[in-house]
Amino acid sequence: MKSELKNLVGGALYELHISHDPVAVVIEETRDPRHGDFASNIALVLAKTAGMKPRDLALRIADTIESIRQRGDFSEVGPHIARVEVAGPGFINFHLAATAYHALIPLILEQGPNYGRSDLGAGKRVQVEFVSANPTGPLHVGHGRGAAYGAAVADLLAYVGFDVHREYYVNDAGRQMDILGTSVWLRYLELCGEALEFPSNGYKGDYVWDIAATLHRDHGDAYRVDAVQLREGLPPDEVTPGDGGDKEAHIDALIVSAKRLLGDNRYRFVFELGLNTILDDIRDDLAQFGISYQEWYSERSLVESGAVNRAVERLREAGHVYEQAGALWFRSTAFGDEKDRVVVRENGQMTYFASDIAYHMDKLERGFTRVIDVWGADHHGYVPRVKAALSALGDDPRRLDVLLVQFAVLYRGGEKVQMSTRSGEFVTLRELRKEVGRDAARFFYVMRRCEQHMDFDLDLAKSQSADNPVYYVQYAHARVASVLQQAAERGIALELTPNPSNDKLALLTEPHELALLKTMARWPELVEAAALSEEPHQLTHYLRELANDFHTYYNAHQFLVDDAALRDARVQLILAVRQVLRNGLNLLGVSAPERM
RNA sequence: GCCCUCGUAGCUCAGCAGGAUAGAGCAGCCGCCUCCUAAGCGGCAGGUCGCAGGUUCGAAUCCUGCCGAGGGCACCA
Repeated sequence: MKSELKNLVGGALYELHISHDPVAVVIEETRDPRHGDFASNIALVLAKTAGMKPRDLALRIADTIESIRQRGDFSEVGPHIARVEVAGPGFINFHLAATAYHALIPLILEQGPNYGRSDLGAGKRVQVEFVSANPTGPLHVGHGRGAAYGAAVADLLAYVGFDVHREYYVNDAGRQMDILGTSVWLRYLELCGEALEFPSNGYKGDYVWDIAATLHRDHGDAYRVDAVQLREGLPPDEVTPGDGGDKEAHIDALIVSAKRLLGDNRYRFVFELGLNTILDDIRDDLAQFGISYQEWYSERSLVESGAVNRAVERLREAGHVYEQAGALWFRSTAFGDEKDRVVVRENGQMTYFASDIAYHMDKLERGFTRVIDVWGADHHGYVPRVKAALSALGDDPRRLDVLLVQFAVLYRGGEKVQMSTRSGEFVTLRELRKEVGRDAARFFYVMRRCEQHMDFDLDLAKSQSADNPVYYVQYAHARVASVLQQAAERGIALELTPNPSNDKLALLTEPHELALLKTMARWPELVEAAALSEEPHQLTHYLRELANDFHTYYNAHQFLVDDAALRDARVQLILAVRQVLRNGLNLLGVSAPERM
């Protein structure tokens, strides 16, 4: 409707010989119903160049639109306009006829789950990489926001016609993984009866004990070594701050000892057991959160295939690296970064940044027209260097879009909950789902813009979950089902599909009904806007509004009235509402219950 | 110190490629179930859109500078 009106205004300007940029013709929904359904500020914009007062220009445009309508041109929109008015400083307001909206009902019911879908993306391949948490422990509530957000963005883009590839980058090659493997092994030694001091930098969560217990149960003492042997020559740990120990050096030495005492094969086995157990847990967790991926991309595979070396070589060939103090540096300052970055350390090890360059290079080589990374906001300093690397490699950094999701700060009993994966003090995503449910969690997480800090009050979510907006929306959906149920119980025969040969829908003239129709008419363009701007929160706000329109209508009017024609029309209307609610909830991974 | 994000009602947030009287949910107060689920609806009250300039017919929205909050500034991952 908007674009048709735009064409109409453009046509009027053409007839008036007023030159203008077609892009400048903006039609927007009015906030105040007294201003009609749609309004254009074009007269205000063009007044100066046309050398006229805005109001006079607006009147001329409105007159021209009127004569166009009377000639019968622009027939797709003309008949649906009730009247055109000029108001305020020179706004042109369009009041639509109810017929314009009645036609929406058969359209929605016919298109069903596809109402709102489009081919805007034209099948272009887009990759969305999200969560990608290190597999060193279960997902916690911070990851949950990235998960819900990334999934919603991916689903939105798919809905408007992009070919979306969802990917999880598995950091299975770094030092943190060695720390995890070593932590598992140390716990295992404790289960074998060895006495040892657990390193302060080790992973202390209960899940580490669980993995160690599996190892002990299935393999007995096969991985046991004498703890005295293990302690030999280790630099002291830092048990309390300032005691002279070095917890980083200590844990690194422990890893070296573990590898030496176990040998490659046995070390690898423990490492893999830890990795796979946790990765399986993460997969399962996300699946239960309604999230699935096309690919779990292994960092190790990138290292082993030589892709990381190739990436560094490409940078070298392009002349963007140099050696200093034994390390190899990427001159990222030449591409807008604030300082240069190390890609190969003095000890010969590749940095994490080096594999990240290789990974992003690989993403673009795989032919995605656009790559979206969903990162925690604490990684924002990382964006310039990754983009710098893409520029250095001759790629267009604009193809990479990084969405920084602020952390959700948890509150319990009015106190901020401190979290640390290392110490094992955190609320897991699984616990959150158990407490507030998948639906509430998915909805709640995407209610805010990603760059907005989020306060997540656990007590509120637990004790007053009925206040959560998700129930409000779901309740509207359930109420429609309830009306149908009632009709069945009372033995009322309903015409559920609009029949073109009667015009029952014309009976829908109540302001509440037109308001609902108007809201539903916005759905397709809202989905497009939400998808293109990567803002799923627009969906939650829209759904709340639609549910509100419905609940208001529900309270003001009876649907199952005696007048059969009106009854059918109203039922058809609320069936359309149900469909739009479903489509929206479905996009967010939230269920649409028939009964609550 | 430098960089990023955010400052809108008591609280949590929408609105921001400029547009007509700044919106919603909680919390507060007042009403509404012989009727399709009251997990609902209606109403009242509540704001110098952090502050100060600038751009313009018009600024919560764009620009500059301050102030405040959070985060980031490793040969860690």
